[in-house]
Amino acid sequence: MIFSSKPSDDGTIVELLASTLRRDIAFGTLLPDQKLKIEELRRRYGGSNHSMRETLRILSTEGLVEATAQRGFRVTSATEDDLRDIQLVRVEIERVALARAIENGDVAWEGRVIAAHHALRRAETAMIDAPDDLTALEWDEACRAFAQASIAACQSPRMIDLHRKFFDQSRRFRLAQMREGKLDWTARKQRQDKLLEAILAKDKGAASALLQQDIEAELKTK
Amino acid sequence: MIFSSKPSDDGTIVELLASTLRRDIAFGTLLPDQKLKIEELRRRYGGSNHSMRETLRILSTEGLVEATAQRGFRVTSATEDDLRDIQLVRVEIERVALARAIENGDVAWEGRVIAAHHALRRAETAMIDAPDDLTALEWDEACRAFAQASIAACQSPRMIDLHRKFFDQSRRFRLAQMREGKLDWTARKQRQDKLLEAILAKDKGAASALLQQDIEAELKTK
DNA sequence: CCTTTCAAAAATATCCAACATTTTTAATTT
DNA sequence: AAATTAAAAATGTTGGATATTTTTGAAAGG
Repeated sequence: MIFSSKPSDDGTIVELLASTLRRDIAFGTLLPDQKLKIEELRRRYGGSNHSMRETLRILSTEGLVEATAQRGFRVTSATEDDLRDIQLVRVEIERVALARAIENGDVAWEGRVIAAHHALRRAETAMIDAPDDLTALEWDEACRAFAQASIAACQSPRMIDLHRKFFDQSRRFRLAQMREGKLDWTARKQRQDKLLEAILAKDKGAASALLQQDIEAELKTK
Repeated sequence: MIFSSKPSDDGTIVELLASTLRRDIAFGTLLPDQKLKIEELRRRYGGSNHSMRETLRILSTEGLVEATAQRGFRVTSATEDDLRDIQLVRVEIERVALARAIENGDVAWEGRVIAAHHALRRAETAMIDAPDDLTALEWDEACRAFAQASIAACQSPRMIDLHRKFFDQSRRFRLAQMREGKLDWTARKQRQDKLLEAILAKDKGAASALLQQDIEAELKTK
């Protein structure tokens, strides 16, 4: 068949639970430092206690959840230091990956970047019109998709994987910013357009600088 | 008490199993692409099938094991592409982290780097004398400790964590190189000494270049 | 002899229930 | 009010059981 994603996607309950929990942590349904009792979660999200344990273990290696021996799990705290750290790592990873993608990317890749940019623009205008939760979810995903598309040609599966994991860690902060109305949509549009421009012009230096600006503005500390 | 590591270290069976499996994958006791049947592992390493599943799930998010839905687990394959990818990510992460460490590190940090370097030198001479498995284990760990010490002052817990994970992924390749007698111990000594020198001189450019050389020499493709 | 088909066997993913330990909570005593 | 102790809750682990899926291997057909 033509449309075949890799089989490890989410055929299993554990993968399903993991996605659900990732989303709920991102949205703040599960708050930072909140205790995650297996029984409670089990009743709320379904699955058995083993599936839930396995899920929490996965999320803990991803940095969304913290595991302490004999004391169970809790949502990773979200201090300013955490934010800065995530920001730092994201900037460094994406800079390297983007530079490599610009070097290696072909025309088809450029097409996918343009498409993702377009989708992101649509998602942002939708957010200005109706900033409800469902729209926010789609907007957030469009952000990820654009960033992912732009580095997709870096020819490093591990970098792409790292990007996904750290983007997941940054979701909470971005959504909080958005909810508090601290996002400047016009400035965002400008940055995104200029970034796309720099990528298509294969200007690694400019793209790198714009990327950093974008991440730091999106995850403002104050 | 004075000697208290963080509680999540290895109080639990799962953590213990995880370390054991990590080591056996690094040493090639468990070969690339080898099927990991829960029952078999359970008998070999102890623990219940649930603990073993949890362990394999953790290792799969760390990249040492691959999980495929409905088809179980297997040791991550170790192709040349994998090697190059791991090499690339390690170089980029350690470069950034080392540059930051040189900026932020104080005298106490310098002391720890010198100590780690000294321990590494001792471990390498021990390897030249008696390259048995136990010595190799300690040598490998001394390599990690030196790299870890040199970036420890980067003030980014996530970078340090990433370093550990990717070093774990590179272990198999380094140990294979060593076992095949492809390591040039005198060249290694020179590189390590010059790297230490550059770090203490706070010469970020030189340190970065030497670091890259070292990683690429250690994980030679051919 | 090779390929396909189909049933048996193995392996995986999940769940339920139980037990020993450890942590947390509450009550009691000093 | 602080410390001690007992009760309650939660965690980590294990065993066994079941549905589903994949793999295996043998029989049938070309």
